[in-house]
Amino acid sequence: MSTINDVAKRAGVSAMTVSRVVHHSGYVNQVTRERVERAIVDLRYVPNALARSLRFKQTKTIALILSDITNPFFTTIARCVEDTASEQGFSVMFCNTDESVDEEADYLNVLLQKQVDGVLLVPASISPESVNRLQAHSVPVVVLDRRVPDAQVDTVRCDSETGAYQLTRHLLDLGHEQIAVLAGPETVSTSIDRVNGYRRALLEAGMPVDPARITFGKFTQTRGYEMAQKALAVPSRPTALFAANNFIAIGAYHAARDAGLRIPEDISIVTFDDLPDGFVLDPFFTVMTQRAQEMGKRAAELLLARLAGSGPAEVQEIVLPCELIARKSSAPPVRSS
Amino acid sequence: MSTINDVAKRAGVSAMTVSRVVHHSGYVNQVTRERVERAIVDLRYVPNALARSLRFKQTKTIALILSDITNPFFTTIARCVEDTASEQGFSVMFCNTDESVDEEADYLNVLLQKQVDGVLLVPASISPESVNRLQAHSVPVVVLDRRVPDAQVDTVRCDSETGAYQLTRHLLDLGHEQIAVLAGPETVSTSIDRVNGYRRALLEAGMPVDPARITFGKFTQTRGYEMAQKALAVPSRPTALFAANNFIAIGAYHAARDAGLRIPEDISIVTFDDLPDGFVLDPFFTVMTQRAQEMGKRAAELLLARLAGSGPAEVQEIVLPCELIARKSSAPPVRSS
DNA sequence: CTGTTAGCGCTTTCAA
DNA sequence: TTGAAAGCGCTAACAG
Repeated sequence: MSTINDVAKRAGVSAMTVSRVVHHSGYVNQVTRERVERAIVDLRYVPNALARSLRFKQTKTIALILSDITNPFFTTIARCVEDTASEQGFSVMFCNTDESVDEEADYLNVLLQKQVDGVLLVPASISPESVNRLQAHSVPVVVLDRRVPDAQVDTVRCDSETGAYQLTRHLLDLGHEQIAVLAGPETVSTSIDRVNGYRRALLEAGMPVDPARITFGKFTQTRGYEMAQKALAVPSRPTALFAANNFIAIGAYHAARDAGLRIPEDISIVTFDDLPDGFVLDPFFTVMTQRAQEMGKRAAELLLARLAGSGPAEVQEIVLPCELIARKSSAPPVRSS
Repeated sequence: MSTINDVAKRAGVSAMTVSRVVHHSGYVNQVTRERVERAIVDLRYVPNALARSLRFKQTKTIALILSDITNPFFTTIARCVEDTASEQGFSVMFCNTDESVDEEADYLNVLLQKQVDGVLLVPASISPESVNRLQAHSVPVVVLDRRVPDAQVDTVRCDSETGAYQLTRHLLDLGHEQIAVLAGPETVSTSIDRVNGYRRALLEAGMPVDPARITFGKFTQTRGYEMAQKALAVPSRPTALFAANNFIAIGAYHAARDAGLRIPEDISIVTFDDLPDGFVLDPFFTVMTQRAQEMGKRAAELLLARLAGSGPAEVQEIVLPCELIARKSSAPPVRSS
């Protein structure tokens, strides 16, 4: 690994001159420049970005902290984030927290030490702790997908409350009266908002909200399976399940099937998050889709704008609409009367 | 952002003492230690990893270069890589090349400058250039998923040739005699190996290998669609399509459907890569699965072992077996006789 | 047009 | 048990 000094020595100039050649800055005599360039090639010189960053206090690196990159929703976001970042010369580190606040805190430590320029955060909880920590260290953050109500922070997310409201309305309109919700962790804003949207739809329709029909758990298949199993095991079985995300829905699907239920004849299932185009040959689930691509892109752009000092003056809260796609997993309930 | 010197000043000690406290190294008087610790907390001191790395020539960061993290096969790998790396205190940067050799080279430059400790590479081509470049700079590399025949480099991949052979055999055993292959880029070893496996199966069965039945393209849905369209448009239509990966298969599926063909009645489709468990409610494709998880884990472990200096002496080539899962997309051809 | 000095934040080495 | 000096690789600011 040759350094700028090695190059300087070989070219018979000072390190400063090499620096100028490398960065095309300031005046350098044509002949000198060529000598330096030859030395650079000869020595396979690659500038050390660490040294540069140490001076400039700029690493040209951002971090993306999310729960699980394996979830196609987050995969899509990650892809768009990386595209946007690399276009502007930034690298992206990614971290999977699995919704663990502790993991998140650990990652934050590492990232702070590594001096990342900014962070895109899908927070594991509504608590403002992580955001506060970053802000205390003057590291720009953009919160993605979720709300952190007690922090003044840029946020890019979809409108979960309204989405959930509409998804529930869809079921109500079909004639369902017994709808169970299978949500994610109670500490995550998307869970909360989706349950709230569900509540609002019921109340507005003048229907009772039965707390026993609401389950918080995790955004995973396994947990979705368990939650559905429980929800289906009650005396007056619900006629519809509202899954708070795609993984829960898949778990619920299998639970329903294993319980001998046909979908949608015996039970309807609706969910948030669609699978990317084409993954599924014959899309089945009625879903409330979120614009994952746009979220990733806009969040990254906002963060990069902040880093460039060109962002808007006020804290931004960008809330994108969701869209209902009715498919085969929902249908009117079969009246038992 | 307070520095070690700020802490030292506040605690009335030297920077060295602070360093010793932070890293629990060397002797520090209990009373002094406590004073320093208080100062650290008061100032919210976070050690600057850049400065440390500059001295140690170790960034505790690795890079994962792949074609497209959006492909579930690579998503799975990425997840396992990050898990393994973070367990050992390493961060992961990820880069999407979209199979572009130029993109790959650009990323390599950035990563070299950023002094990543090691690289996991899914190379965009069989050419040894990228590997050579990294090795010339003494950056350990592990090649993932693909071969780089002309380089001496650790590799973790699946046995594409044998997998393709078996997948083709599967079709031959069903009675197919007109099988078209839809492959990825001709510069990627997995494309080449899969076409070779196909060839071997045909030859071994004493069947002619018709070059017109072999198409190279890209590992994408769109391209899969186009390739299938062409393959189906010939006078003696094939009775089976062998897609070299999941995305191509999905494209091919739609092309076949759009051409009014039923699958598998009118045409069989088989492919490499399965979708992760549960993504698909009712798995349809006959696939040759690759152990993505194991690949990611083992590649990361191997790289980390190299970084720790504890790796095996020889260059490793780890080749994992593939597994055939016969499902609904393949069936015996309908004899037109 | 080119070079020198100093310092980014940290730690190794040696001395006290 | 603690500290001072020197240097990792780079560049801003100034001098020549």
